[in-house]
Amino acid sequence: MASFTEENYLKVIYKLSSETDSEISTNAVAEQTQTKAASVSDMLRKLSEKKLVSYQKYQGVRLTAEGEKVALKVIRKHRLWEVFLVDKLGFNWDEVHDIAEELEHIDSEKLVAKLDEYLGFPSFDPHGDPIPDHHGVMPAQTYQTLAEIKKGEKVIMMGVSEHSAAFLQYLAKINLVLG
Amino acid sequence: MASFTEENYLKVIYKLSSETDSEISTNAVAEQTQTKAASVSDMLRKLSEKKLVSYQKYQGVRLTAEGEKVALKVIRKHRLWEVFLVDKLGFNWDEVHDIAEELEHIDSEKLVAKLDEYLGFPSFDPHGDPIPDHHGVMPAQTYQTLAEIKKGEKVIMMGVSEHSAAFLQYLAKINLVLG
DNA sequence: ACTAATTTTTAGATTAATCTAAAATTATTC
DNA sequence: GAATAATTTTAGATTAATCTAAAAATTAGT
Repeated sequence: MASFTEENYLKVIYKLSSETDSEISTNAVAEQTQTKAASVSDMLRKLSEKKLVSYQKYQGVRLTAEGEKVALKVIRKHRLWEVFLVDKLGFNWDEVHDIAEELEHIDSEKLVAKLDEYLGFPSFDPHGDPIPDHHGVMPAQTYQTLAEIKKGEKVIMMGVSEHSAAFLQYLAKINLVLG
Repeated sequence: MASFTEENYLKVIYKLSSETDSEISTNAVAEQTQTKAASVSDMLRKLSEKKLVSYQKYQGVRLTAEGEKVALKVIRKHRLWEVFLVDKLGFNWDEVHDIAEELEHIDSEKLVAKLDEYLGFPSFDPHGDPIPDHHGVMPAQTYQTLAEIKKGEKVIMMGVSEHSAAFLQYLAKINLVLG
């Protein structure tokens, strides 16, 4: 099993990979994990030995199929817990990220399955991000960015790509909400 | 803040203390935490430096007021999460302990408060154990043990002191349930 | 009240994750 | 296409939690 820390690295590599086609640099990972490049080098070697990433020294890193599977499980849990916190416990969407960062590492397949069912098998989290199903398949989403929308056009906001509490609070303040 | 591991030690010392008036021995803690006495000695010195326990070499250990506060918070979270798992997610009472062992370390005062409210401020967990309130006060409970009950007397089962999955499954099998 | 048995602590290693500083590699620029 | 800059890796330490083996302290048994 991947440790708490390994799961976080895999999650970060997944996230960075979704923004580009090429290998992810050590520095990019270091920035996201709030660690130093030296620590990242060590961890990449370790993840590579475990066959969770493919990694050649100085050449950046990619998730293997196995690594992506682990990352998607963590992301699924993170997003399901966020739905729980907002829909069931009444948290605001800008308060749930840090708590979900902890909850995402709870290790129980059965818990995830029951939570999913309890929440009504949601496809999107409170920020509009897609929730992978239990096979790791992401629901389809074909969004346009706000910059692509023509002036005067009416649209429905489906998600946000920036997740900082400050930004989310700003959106709430100007009455921009999902849906 | 106390680490995950420190919280577990405090919880174990609390539990052992509730069964006796005297100091808790290093060996007793080692047995409960599934570690060696040498590791416990180290940790007791550390917890003592943090003023979470009072500890004199070779003389056993006790929680300080501060240590008990931490222990009660962990126990409160453990038991609230057990209620959630059984009442909301539909787990059986013999399945929830290990998951709650992980959930109990999630660190968010607000989460605990909201969860408590969501569950209807329960006083007892699915095994009949009392849930401390947010000040750390345990609800009153004056149970008789089954051995004290006279033959033919009708009673209501309020709790169990043995929590192993096997024992709980046995009780379910012979139709003994709480209430 | 001694000696023997038990318990507990210390000493010294080990593992995971991190760091700083230095060395190695790759990329850039003139 | 060399020299410089930037990135990345290695080397060597550090911290938390654990272990085994040996030493020290306490408890128990005659």
